[in-house]
Amino acid sequence: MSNSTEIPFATTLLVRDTCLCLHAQRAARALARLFDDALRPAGLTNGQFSLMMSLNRPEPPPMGPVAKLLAMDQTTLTAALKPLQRRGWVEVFPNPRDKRGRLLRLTPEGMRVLTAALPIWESTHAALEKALPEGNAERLRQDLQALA
Amino acid sequence: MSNSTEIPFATTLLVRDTCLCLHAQRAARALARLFDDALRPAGLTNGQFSLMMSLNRPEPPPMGPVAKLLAMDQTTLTAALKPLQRRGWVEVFPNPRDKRGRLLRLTPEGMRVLTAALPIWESTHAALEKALPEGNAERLRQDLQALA
DNA sequence: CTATTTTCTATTGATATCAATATATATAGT
DNA sequence: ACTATATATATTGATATCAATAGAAAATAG
Repeated sequence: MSNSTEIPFATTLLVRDTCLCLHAQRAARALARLFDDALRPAGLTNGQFSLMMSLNRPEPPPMGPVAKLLAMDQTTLTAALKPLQRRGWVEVFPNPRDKRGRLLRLTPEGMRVLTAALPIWESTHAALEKALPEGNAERLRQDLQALA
Repeated sequence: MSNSTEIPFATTLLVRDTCLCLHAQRAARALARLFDDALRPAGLTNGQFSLMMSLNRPEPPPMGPVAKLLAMDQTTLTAALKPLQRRGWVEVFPNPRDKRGRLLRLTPEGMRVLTAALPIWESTHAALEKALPEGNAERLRQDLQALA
């Protein structure tokens, strides 16, 4: 070996600049911080907000479909529900039509928390979209959807 | 109150379909799983691969700039380095020019692991790009970069 | 109708993520 | 030089993430 560097620096730069996974992780972290900061006064993180919002349905959904909707592992959902149950914002109860499963539902207090958080999401999201060039937000949503 | 649902279901659908943060988290999770699965035989996660690749430089970088490059909190970087140090793949040593700081460097063994992982990244990324419509990957990179 | 397979969820263990906080050193102001 | 401020990193505690695994019930095969 003539050199201790077995991977050219140019390759490192290529990976850094082209890796879609890295780009997605970076953007996800940055947006998470943005919304976490904004939602903090409401007592929610971005993930908790998305999860609780997805439970605002006519009928209480089972866990599997909710995990799929959020593109998260089912065990992640089980874990993510714990602090929300502990705070009395979400109820997990047996599915009478499938004894293996559980259904998820916002409590009245959870609905109040979510209702208080909604205007924060709206203003934060509006500001974010405004900061992007016209049309980029919609295009980005479609491109991201193709990955999940 | 005429109804226990204080947020219209249509609003839930709107948030679900338009939230850029949620879209980013979903895509990030999906891509993380894709690359984690592919890189598993190499003993690396997607994040560890990105971190180690970012250390392949002519000069060992300090922690701050590496955290910024990856758009992660500095405390996250400190934590993420732990398993890599434990495995002897990354060295953290004092910065002789700033006694507050530390510099990061791949070990020879770390370089071997990274070198073995590189072709996996290349084939996985090539397959991913191929699965996207022509031009979407580059556009997506640019759009994501604007967020981080 | 029984046996096998599949589906739904929980638990454990490892790592990732960040806020709050603390410490040490460097830098700037006077 | 002295003091105040800023910077670089570490630690703690809470939550998020997933693999591996396990248990129970439903669906399917025979």
